[in-house]
Amino acid sequence: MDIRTRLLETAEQLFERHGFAATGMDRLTSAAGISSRTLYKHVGNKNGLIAAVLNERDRRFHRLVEADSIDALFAALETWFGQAGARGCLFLRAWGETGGGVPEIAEAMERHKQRLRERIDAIVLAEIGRHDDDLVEAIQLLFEGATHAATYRGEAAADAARRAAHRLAGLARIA
Amino acid sequence: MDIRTRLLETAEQLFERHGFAATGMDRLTSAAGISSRTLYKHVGNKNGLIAAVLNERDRRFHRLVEADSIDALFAALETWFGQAGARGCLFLRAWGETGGGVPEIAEAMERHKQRLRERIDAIVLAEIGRHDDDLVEAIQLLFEGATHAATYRGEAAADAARRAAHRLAGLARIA
DNA sequence: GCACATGTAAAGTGACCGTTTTACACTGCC
DNA sequence: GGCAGTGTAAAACGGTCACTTTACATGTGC
Repeated sequence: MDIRTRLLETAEQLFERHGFAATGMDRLTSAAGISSRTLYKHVGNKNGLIAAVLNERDRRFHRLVEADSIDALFAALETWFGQAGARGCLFLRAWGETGGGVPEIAEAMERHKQRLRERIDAIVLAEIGRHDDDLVEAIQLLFEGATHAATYRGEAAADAARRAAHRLAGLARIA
Repeated sequence: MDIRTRLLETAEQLFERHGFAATGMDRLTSAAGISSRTLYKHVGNKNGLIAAVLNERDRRFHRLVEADSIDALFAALETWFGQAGARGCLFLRAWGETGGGVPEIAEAMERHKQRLRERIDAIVLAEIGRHDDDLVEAIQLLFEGATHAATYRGEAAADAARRAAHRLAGLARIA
């Protein structure tokens, strides 16, 4: 496996499981089996590593969530929980741990949320045949809520969100 | 002001703004104007301090959210954003930063979420005249979603969640 | 055959971490 | 008068932090 890929995958797992600040660079290099010199050549510094991990995660997330229906969207979320665990949104966690003061991290989060919104917009168009900002926003809130509620309620949160989204889409359809 | 109160308020602000790991005990004692010896006599250690901050926040939160209607619930959330800022759920953030491995913190989070659910259950009973677990869960998801979406969408997230909750309650009323 | 890029191992940088210790001052109560 | 309780300031504890440096091993391309 490519060194950079191995580094980013290892880092993502450790960040996800233990948090960003609590994951030291030494633990990371020994877990990934690379030297610290190599790590710094690849990502510059710790914030660069965090941003790289987030951007890679964003790519993977949006490859999974290429859904074109509400059902598929929340099924993808449930799949995601199974693969990556349910410990809240890693973008929000990174933003929070760094106090929101690291531009590259803040930008990664904004981009991720914006892309999610666009995906949901496309789904709403497919489901009810027109744009509906209120419905898009509601579904994004349910998605966000499920992401976080899953930490204490388990994967079932995705299904509850799916059902609520369906009810709202039904209302929008006849409005 | 009472020393313990001053300590917890200062700690809550710093934790909220910079994260838990990034807030050192030295910065905390000097910000609160107390000695580190006094701090450790009061809360034992850093995890004890975090748990104390969370439990105090839970009390304050539930004093604010004594709403008995959907409107009042989300109005309270908007008030909360104005008072405490919108940086995501501090309970989830603490749980995530500590890897979920600190019992006193995990318990504080569970208790907080359970109490929120009970509050929403009472609101649903008042709004539609009977218990409805699906509606309770949906509203909690919207509440959770607004809490986190507010970090990148601003306080308006609370209003969007309020409107979606109303639509769902309307459906449940005629079902 | 030699420069060059890319990797390793390992020690070292100063700063900061959470926590404890030492020594001292002020209060209120029996 | 004396003692317990509660606070302070300041230094010290060993450990870990992010990051750099030094020295050396590769394979690849011209």
